[in-house]
Amino acid sequence: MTTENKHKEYKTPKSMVDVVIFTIDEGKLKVLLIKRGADPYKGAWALPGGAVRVDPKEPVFDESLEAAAKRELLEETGVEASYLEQLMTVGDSKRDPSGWVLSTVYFALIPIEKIRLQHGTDAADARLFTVNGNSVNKTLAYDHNEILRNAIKRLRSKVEYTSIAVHLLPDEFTLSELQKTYEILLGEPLAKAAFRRSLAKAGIVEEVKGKMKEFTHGGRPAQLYKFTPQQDVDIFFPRSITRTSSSAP
Amino acid sequence: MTTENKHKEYKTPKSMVDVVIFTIDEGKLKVLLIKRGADPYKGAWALPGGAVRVDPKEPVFDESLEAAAKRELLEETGVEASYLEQLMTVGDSKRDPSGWVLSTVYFALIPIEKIRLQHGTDAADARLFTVNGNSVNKTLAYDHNEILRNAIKRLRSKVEYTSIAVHLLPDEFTLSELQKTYEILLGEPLAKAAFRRSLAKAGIVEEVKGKMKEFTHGGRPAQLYKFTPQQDVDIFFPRSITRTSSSAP
DNA sequence: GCAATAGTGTCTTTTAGACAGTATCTT
DNA sequence: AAGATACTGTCTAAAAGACACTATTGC
Repeated sequence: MTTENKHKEYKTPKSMVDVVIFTIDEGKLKVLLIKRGADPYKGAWALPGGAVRVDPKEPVFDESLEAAAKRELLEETGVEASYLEQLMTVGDSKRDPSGWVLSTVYFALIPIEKIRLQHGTDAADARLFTVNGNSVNKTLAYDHNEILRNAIKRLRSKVEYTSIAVHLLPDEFTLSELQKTYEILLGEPLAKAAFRRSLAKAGIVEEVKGKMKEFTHGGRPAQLYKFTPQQDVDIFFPRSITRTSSSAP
Repeated sequence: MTTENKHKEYKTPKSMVDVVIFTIDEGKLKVLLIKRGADPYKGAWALPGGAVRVDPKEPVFDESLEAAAKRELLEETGVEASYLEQLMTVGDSKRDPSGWVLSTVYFALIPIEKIRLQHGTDAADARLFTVNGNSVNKTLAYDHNEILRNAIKRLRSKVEYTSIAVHLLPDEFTLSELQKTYEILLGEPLAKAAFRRSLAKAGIVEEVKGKMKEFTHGGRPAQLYKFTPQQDVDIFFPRSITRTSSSAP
C-alpha cells in the first residue's frame, strides 16, 4: 500500500474485468467470444468483460473483483461458473486506445449443457469458437489473443496435475467421458488403465452407487461417477497424467 | 473490455502495486516488510507498494503494471529482481478504509547478497522478517497477512516442480547450497542422490567448468554450478522433488 | 454370432528413495 | 590421521506405461 506521499491522490487507471469462458462442445475445446457493438474495435470479437462497478450509488455494484467476474459470466452465459479462477492482470498505457487501462482476467469452466448464450442483450452477438492449438482462428480486439493464449496455457497446465477437467462435465459422468475430456484438453491419447489408477489413487471421483449410464450406443453400460469435493488442495496427481504412445486400435 | 454502455465512464478504483520480496538469510526464508509512516495503519508493518502512476505528465510514470512493480522493488531493495512474477490481484470495497481499492501483488526472489535495504527514504523503516510456517509473527496492515500467506503458498508450490529456487542464490553456487535452499523453502530434508539425478535430468544447472568453491571450512571443495537459462518452460520436474525420510546422520 | 464400449490383470521399464561407499579438502 | 564435506554406485520399492484379456450391452 501507499507508504509514501501520505495523502496525495494519484490519477488511477480504468479498471475492467474480462472472463475467458471455456467449454467442451462437439468433442472440441471452445471459448466464448462476443462481437463488439461499439468502438473501439467495433465488429471485432473479444473476450466478454466490462468495467468494475465500484460506485455503491449506481444500480450495479460489485462488492469485489471476483463478484464483478461472476456478474459478467452470468450476463453472458446465464449461469454461475462451475469453476472460476483468477488468471492474470494486465495493465499498461498501450493496450487500449483510450489510455492506461487495467484488466483483471478470470477463466471459467462450464459444462456445455448448462450454457445458455444470452443473445440480444448489450452484446451484438455471442458465440463459441473452437480452440486450435494455442489460440482461435481470429484476430481479437485489444490484446485478447495474447490473454487467450495465456488462459489456454494455464488450463492445459492445470489439467496435467489437478482435477479441474471435471468441471467441464455434468455432475455425473463415466470414466470414459472424463478420459475423453482430458484427451481433448491435452490433445493426446491417454493410457486407460494408468488413467484409472491415477484417479483411484487421487480420490478425485467416486462411484454413484448402482447408477449406470443409459442410452449407450451399443456397448457395455458404464458406471456413473461424481466429483469428490476436495479440501483446499491443488495438486492431485503426484506425477503428470499418464500418456500413451500406442497407436489407436 | 467494455462491450456495453458504449461511452459511459464509470468510477474507477484506486490502483496499487504491492511486492512480496523473498530472500534467504541466516538459513531462513525471509520477507521484506516496511513500517508504515502514515495513516491508515501508521506504525504497522506492511508489504512494500504504492500507487500505480498512470499520468504521463507526472515525474514518475509507470508504462505498465510490471514496470510499477519493478519500480517499487528498486525503491525498496536498491536492485532489480532476479525473479519477478505476478501473484494475484485483490480488490473489494472493504480491504482499505479509504474505499474500493485494487491491488496487484507481485512476488520477487532476490539473493541476500544483492539486497541493499533503502532506509531513510519515504518508508519509516524496512526490515527482513523470518517466515514461520505460513506467515510471519506479526499482524500486518490491510489484508497483507492473507496476501503473504498466498505468496508463501505459491512459492512453496512452485519450488516443487520448477527451478525458481536458483534465483535465491548468487550466480554461481554449489549443488549442496542449492539443495539447502530447497530444504529451507520446503521445510524438509531432501535425498541427495535423487536430488542430483533430478537436476541432471531437468538440465536446469550446468557446471562452471574447472571452477570450485573456495573458502571451504574443511571438506572437499565443491564444483560450482550456474543456472541454465531456460526457454519458456514452467515445469522442470516431472515428479515432485525427492524427499527423504531418513533421520539425519 | 458380431461390433462396440467398459473394465481388469499383469508384465516391463523407469525412477524415486535409501544407503553405503569413495574422493578431496583443512586442520 | 581425523574430521568434514562432496560426490557416486547400487539395491529396492513403487509407479508409469504397454498390452492383452474378460465383461456386458445392442444389433
